[in-house]
Amino acid sequence: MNILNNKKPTITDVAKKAGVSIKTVSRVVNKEANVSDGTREKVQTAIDLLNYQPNISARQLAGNRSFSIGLLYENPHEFNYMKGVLDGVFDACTKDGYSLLLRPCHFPVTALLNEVTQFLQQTQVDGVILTAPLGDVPELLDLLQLNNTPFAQISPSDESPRSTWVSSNDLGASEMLTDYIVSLGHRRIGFIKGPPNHSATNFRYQGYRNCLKQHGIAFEKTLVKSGSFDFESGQKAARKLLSLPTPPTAIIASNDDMASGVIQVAHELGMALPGQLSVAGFDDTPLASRLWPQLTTVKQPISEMASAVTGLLMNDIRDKSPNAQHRSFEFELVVRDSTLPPEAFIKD
Amino acid sequence: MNILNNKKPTITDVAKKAGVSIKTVSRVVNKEANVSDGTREKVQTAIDLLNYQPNISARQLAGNRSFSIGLLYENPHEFNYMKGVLDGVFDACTKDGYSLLLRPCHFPVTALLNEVTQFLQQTQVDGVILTAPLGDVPELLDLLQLNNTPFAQISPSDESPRSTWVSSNDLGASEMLTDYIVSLGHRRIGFIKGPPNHSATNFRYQGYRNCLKQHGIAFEKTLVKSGSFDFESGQKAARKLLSLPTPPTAIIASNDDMASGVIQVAHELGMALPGQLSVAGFDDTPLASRLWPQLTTVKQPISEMASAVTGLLMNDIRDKSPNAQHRSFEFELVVRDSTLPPEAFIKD
DNA sequence: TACTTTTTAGCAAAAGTTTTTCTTAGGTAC
DNA sequence: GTACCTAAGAAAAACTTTTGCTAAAAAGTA
Repeated sequence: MNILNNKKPTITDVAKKAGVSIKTVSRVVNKEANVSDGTREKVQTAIDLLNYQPNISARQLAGNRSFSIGLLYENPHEFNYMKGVLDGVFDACTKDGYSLLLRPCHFPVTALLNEVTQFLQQTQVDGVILTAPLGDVPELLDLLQLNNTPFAQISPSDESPRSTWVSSNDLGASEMLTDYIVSLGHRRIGFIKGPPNHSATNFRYQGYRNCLKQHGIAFEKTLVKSGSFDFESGQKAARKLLSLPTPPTAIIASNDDMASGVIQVAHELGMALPGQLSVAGFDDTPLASRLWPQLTTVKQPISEMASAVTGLLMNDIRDKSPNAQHRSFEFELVVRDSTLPPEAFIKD
Repeated sequence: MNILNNKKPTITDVAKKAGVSIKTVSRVVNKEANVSDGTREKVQTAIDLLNYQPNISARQLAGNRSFSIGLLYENPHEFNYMKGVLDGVFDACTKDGYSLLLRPCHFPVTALLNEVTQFLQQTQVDGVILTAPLGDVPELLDLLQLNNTPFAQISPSDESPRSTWVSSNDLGASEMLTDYIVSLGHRRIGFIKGPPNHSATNFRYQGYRNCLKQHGIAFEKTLVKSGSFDFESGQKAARKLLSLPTPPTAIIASNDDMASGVIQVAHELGMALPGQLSVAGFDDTPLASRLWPQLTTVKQPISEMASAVTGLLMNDIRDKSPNAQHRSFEFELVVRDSTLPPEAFIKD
């Protein structure tokens, strides 16, 4: 209950207790060099004894560091994704004694730039983490760079980004998923793309096309529809696909929410699932296992990625190293009940 | 791009520009009294001209305020609820120039207290917002009170809480929903309770019982099962309920996620929905409209509540007023496709 | 031993605001 | 004329830490 003392101990108190100068205490606290082991230990015990916690604002004022980082996100279609990100980022933050400031952002770009400018001025965070699709706004990156704010990105679409970043192998994941669908015997496979400003959109689409090519399946433009990562757009795309003269026997949606729209529409049309139509998604959100039938999808380790990128960002902050680091993560295929061989094959 | 100037303008610059003393600028910035309209305006234009932003850390250091508030939450079963909270809290924060710090918390209580203690020391937030079920941990409230940290609660189960709070009329909502189910003709209505440490649990259960009583329907203990607000517990409860000698014709789950578990199990058992079984939930999460059939549920204005409670908290911070304020919010019944009169009635 | 270098540690200033204490000038009320 | 209030300023202290400079102590070298 140290927190209850009328006066929080300051660096001066520690210095007095340890019988050294405050500069020396500062050196110990900041893990600087030029302190003998004996002195270091003496200071450390004084710190522990008094339960000394450096005053954040004083540190910030004097040292121009805030020991906090900002997490910038745009209103996400799928908030369970954000939960994963939050968990990971937060883990990494606490490990290093950083605080986490949240900042939801909003398009259009001009508004976004204002929001971020204000955020940076107000909070003076030591660095920021950008979640998709914010990493794809060059003006934002310009702003951060000119302002000398270190930043790191999760899944940017630009594969030679101007910062530290982590990514998941969306391309490979999509190839893997499509390959699985093909292996079930499907040849007419519908695909629902995501919105153009998301990095995942292109990779997932490319993976689909690559796979078709590998298997010598002719690509049909009519089997591809665009969506915006949400339920309604999934429904809309599904209605179009299923009213084709020769509808697909399987539909891959670029995320789970759109896939849930497909399933909803198929139910409405009275189709037997997965017998008459196989459906697959991306992300393995909680939604996937709540649908009927449960959704075959592909899972990325979001929390791990977020945790990793936060760690890398902190290195950047510490080292003031300008060389962008990178780590890539693999997906995992999660086969559930929404995918089966096409009906025609069953009847064989 | 003011942010790019080598030197940020300080209060001294503003004072010089406006031809007044820094004290007067301080008075204007902090909206204190004893400044004539003319002077106030003069200072304000100087501020705008220079795009002056008070240095947060200096303010914090000198004034012992941080202009940030903390949002404490426990790992939520339903993260879409948190999204609503976040949106609302954030809105209110920006409006008043506050920053938002996030802090996920973890049980057991001892760990939780440590986490919060550390959070308070490290961040020196001006106040915190507690989401359920954190408001129900008396030790936590003690800690905050002893530490003199203003706090406010969203939906505490204690109806005479020790702080400012907002609540939704869970009791009324539950009565309304149950009433609707009864009005469809159901008499054997199953109910799945939430976990005991959530305020909503009791209110929703009470509403169900009140309603049965009003309609003269005998209460049956076997028709009530306990869950923990998640999918799996909903499934488990549903399996028990549906294997009763005389199973219920409708099941009300205390939240949407458990309701989705019920629907999943009903599908597994090959039941026709909603013909053979009506299902209803609480919260109107995105999940509700993605299920098949789409879920009848009840919706609370989470964002509004969060926004309101944040505003009230800021008042408390400003006024240092110790008198707990309160606002209550109403639910709204959202009828979708998962509820119909019981089969027996249809056959009539 | 004498000189240089390295390591260890301290002093005092700086960071930008708020708070406090004193003052002054002008206005109003009685 | 006295008392009191309001608007505003000047100046300095306070908040706590970092940092540039400096000095003493220890270690290394010739």
